[in-house]
Amino acid sequence: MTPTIKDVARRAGISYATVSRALNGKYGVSEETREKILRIAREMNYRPNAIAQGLVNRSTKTVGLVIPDITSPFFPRVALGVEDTMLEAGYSVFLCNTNWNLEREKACLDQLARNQVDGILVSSVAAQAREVEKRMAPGMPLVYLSSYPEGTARSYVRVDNVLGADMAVSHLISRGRRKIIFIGSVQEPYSLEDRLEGFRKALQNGGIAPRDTMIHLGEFREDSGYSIIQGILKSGERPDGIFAENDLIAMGVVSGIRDLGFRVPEDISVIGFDDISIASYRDVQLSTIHQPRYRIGRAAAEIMLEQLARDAREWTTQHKVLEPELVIRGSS
Amino acid sequence: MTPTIKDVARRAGISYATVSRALNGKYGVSEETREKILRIAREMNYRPNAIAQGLVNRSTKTVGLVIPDITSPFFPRVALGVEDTMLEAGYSVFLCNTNWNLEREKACLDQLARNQVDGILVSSVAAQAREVEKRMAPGMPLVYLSSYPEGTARSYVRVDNVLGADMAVSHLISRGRRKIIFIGSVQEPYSLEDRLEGFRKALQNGGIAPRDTMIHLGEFREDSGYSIIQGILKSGERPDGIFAENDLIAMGVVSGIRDLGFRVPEDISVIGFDDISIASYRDVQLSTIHQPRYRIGRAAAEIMLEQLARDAREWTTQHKVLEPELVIRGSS
DNA sequence: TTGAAAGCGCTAACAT
DNA sequence: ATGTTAGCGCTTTCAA
Repeated sequence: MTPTIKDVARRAGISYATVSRALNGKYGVSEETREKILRIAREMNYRPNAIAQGLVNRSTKTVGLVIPDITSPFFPRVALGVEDTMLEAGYSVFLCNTNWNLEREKACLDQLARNQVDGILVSSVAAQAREVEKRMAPGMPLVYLSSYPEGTARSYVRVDNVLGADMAVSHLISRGRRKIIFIGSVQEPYSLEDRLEGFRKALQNGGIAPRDTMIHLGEFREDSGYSIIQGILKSGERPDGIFAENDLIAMGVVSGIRDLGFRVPEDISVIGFDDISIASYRDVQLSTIHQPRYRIGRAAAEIMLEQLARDAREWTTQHKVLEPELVIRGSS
Repeated sequence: MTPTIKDVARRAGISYATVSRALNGKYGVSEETREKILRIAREMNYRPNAIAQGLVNRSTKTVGLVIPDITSPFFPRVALGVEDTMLEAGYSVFLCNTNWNLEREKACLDQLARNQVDGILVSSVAAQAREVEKRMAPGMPLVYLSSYPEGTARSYVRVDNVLGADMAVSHLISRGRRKIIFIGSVQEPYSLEDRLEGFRKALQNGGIAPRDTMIHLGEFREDSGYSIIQGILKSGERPDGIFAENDLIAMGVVSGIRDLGFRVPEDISVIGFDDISIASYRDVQLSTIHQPRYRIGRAAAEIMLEQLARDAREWTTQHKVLEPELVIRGSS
């Protein structure tokens, strides 16, 4: 149906090895023949079968990217960074979505391995490195993105969550806030831990003793922030600064505060984390910690390209920790 | 490095043809041998090379999905619908992102074809079917998603934009609005046309003569909606209902109105299109037309699976037009 | 029930 | 400069 290299060779009246050479720009083909072959190939709308090439070359010029949630405000821009970088280098990206589901993540990893991708970038939900790495050939380049499991010797790229939380809370303190509360979620234990650490660190630096009563955990949703802050305010407690573990929660917090008649930021300052696109909207104007999502993707892809270019024995484990950025808007 | 079928055969002391049969559950292998082979394969962590299988079977159990913008509020959920459906049927999905760029779209299509995907789902930015279809083997299943080029004989799934716009504007009229304005963008000419048609239709049904002065075009951004509505109001014009071509514009419109001291919805009702997640946020509460994004993806994938199961000569062109839904919130 | 061998489309080593 | 051929990992006849 679709023409193969042999069809082109037949039409050109020449051996198909020569056609292969001409098509791949190798030496040892006369200029004349090369042009003729190229012309005929174009005429026939010939496209090389990457599957067959991959079988011979043991490389498919393809990498897999596994992310937990394509519909989140976070991962798509990361994916874009990966894709742009890999595309520039001549690779295609095979994107898989795991729905925060470890079983589905494993299935994706298997599928990608079966499809002979040259490397895998993964934002894993696994807690232990073994869970993901045991299903991977040891020679397969693997880069973790934004989160990484315990006990891995592989490279990763992530954002400094401790620093980000520290920046957020230090900012609240610099605004004269002293009664500061953390509202977060256990949904992503890994980043929670780091952000809590940054929270405590900033408090101590500001001369405030961190206490567990300052920490409230719910879910990663707007509602959750809304009801938690309302519970706090209705109990008579009067915080003057809120650090929310992400922007969704922060938005709920702002609404919850305003709905009870308090003012943001005059009475209570609020700051979130992530800098999702809503945060900058005119009616929202949420202060937050910006995650360089696109750059996370790019950095991971660059590490991947390095591994791809080297033999597995020459890999160096790279840990790239990107700095987040404080974005001050109207809520603090 | 990674074990092949021959390694398994050698270890089992049996020909690799038999191993192939055993692994694929074919007849003609004794139960005893089969179990032994399966056990050894598992022990060796053998995984079949899908590339090699694809070469023989002429099927890679993989489809390509080409979308213009992975970071938009629209496409990721569509992609999720596609992915879930294809995964259930044993296919993997190769996702590509074109950045609304026709050249990049063509490059994606080429890449996918070279990688021998079994079919392609595409939300194309091409105006003419030839542009995308001429680079595709005629036997390659192709389904258009959410938009489709002129002159195609292929199947597509889309939302009824005329109906959606009609619903939106009829709703404004039912709220007693008579001085209604359309604010949109030329960025996506195809959907613009349909939504304008629905706009005019609803006006006529409501006994209002549509005029070109009711139509204002800018860009698909919040800013654009903001400045357009402010221009209108500052000129002294006093519309009482606004239909924005998408939610981003609508949000800008709401802000623009409020910043000039008018009330939404008391003075002016506003309705958008798409139902992006922000629209339902507590502080936004935008009335809008909901697009069944996930179902669009599912429907397209279902058509794809049908084509995949049939010979190209038995394909039937399917046009699935999904109905949008009116969502009334606080802005109208 | 099992094995031998051809062949999928291609690249690369070896001949000519 | 060009042709011949082996072989990548696998499935599938055809023979035994």
